[in-house]
Amino acid sequence: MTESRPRVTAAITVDLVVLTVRRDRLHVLLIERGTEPYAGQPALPGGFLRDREDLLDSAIRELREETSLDGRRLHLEQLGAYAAADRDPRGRVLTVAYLAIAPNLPQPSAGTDAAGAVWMPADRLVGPDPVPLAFDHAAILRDGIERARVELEYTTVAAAFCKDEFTITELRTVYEAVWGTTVDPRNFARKVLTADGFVVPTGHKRASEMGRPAALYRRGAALLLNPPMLRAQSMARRRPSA
Amino acid sequence: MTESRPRVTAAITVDLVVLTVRRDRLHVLLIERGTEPYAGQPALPGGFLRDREDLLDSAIRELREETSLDGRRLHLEQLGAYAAADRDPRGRVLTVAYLAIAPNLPQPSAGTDAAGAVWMPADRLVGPDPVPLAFDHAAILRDGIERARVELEYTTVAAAFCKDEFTITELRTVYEAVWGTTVDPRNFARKVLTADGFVVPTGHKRASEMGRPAALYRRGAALLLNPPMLRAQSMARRRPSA
DNA sequence: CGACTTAATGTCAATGCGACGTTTAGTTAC
DNA sequence: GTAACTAAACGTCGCATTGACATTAAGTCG
Repeated sequence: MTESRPRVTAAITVDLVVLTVRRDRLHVLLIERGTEPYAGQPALPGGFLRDREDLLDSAIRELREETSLDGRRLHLEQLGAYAAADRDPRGRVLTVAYLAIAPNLPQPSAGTDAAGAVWMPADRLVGPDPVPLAFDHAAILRDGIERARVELEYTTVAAAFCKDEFTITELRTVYEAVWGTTVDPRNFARKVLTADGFVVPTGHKRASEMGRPAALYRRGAALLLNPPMLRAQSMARRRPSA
Repeated sequence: MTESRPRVTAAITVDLVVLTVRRDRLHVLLIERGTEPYAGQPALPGGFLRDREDLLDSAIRELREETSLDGRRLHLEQLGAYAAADRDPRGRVLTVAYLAIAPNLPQPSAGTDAAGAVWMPADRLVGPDPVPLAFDHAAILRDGIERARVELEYTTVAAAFCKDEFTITELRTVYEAVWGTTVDPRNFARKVLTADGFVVPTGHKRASEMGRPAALYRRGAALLLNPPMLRAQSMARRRPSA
């Protein structure tokens, strides 16, 4: 750190990959850009870091400003930094991406400050013929979704997709939506209920429209799921050559 | 991203947590700072991002310049961004930390460009009465070591601590050094050898000074270890309240 | 050759998990 | 009211994996 070669100063932005499960499908929160570059195009919510602000505070503020979500009550973790020299036509902009996981909120996230915010099904962004996103947001989104998929295996974050009280079936549909697979209901319930501290029973029941009413649970104290819940051999990623 | 409020531009640095195992103990590569601030104090190797350089390229360059290690042959992954407003007395500096894992190299990493680079035992930095590091490097280092510990459970990176050819016992000492525990040699060998693509036998043997010669292996194509090798119930981290 | 050292292979019980069957507690149709 | 229907909850069985520990194999040294 001693050389006086051409150093770079960059503008810093914080961008958010906000995930939720709606109608049994994974959705991503997008905004429509109001200004150039990429005006009118969908993008991840985010914005410039303020004067004496730290990264996490900035993520929480952006979340409130652009989507009227309360980031202090959401699962929020840093995803990574993206700084390719040409990722923003305005000049050098480094962005720090955060992954947020939200329960399926009653508000369709419109009408408020978050005028342009919409929930987009994830498969319209990562599947074939995807909706193009501004900047390198498509790559950031892919990284965010992949992170969520992995964390469902090894941690208890799945509960962050649910409201305060939830049924085992609701928790299972989170796994199915994020992984894009089906999960056996009986084995899933056994795994979740015997895992220490994943969920705790509340004693309440939810009267459903049909069938036997389901018991309600709240999320437990455990952060890690040990042993993990592994996806059916996820095409175990391999190194390029070697 | 539309408001024209007080934006921040920051200098960008890339810092490296370089880990290796020497004499059965985890070590961290540190440099001695030559200039203010924190002149003379140990710090993580790193430096300012250059003009049109991307983050990973910068990490590889710093690694070569400050430690004469070839980052293209090392395991190198992004750890995270650190941007607390007061983390650098010179002003706003955002750093992107990288985790590098190196085999125990014959060169004691001195005499070359890397004059001031030394391998420091990790327990002198994270244990009681730790050697103080410049900036927030102590926190970054803790995050790096924790990341390495977790990745040993779920991935095959442990082999990145070893030279091209290695014995099962050498691989096991990596786990023991990084985790700070003992691992049963027989169960460990069974796990590693039956795991698909973790190690591949080379057919060679290493004549040791004493005892039966050990078979040599090269690292396999698998990146993930599935099912993972879990540490003995690692005090399963829990959430603050709830 | 026998003592010693480390590697490699083996045994066995307990646990976890995938695949699937059965019972329970509600609602709706007649 | 009762039968049909639906979804939740609980149970069974065999296999794979694991932890704990014993035994055999292949070298060196005295």
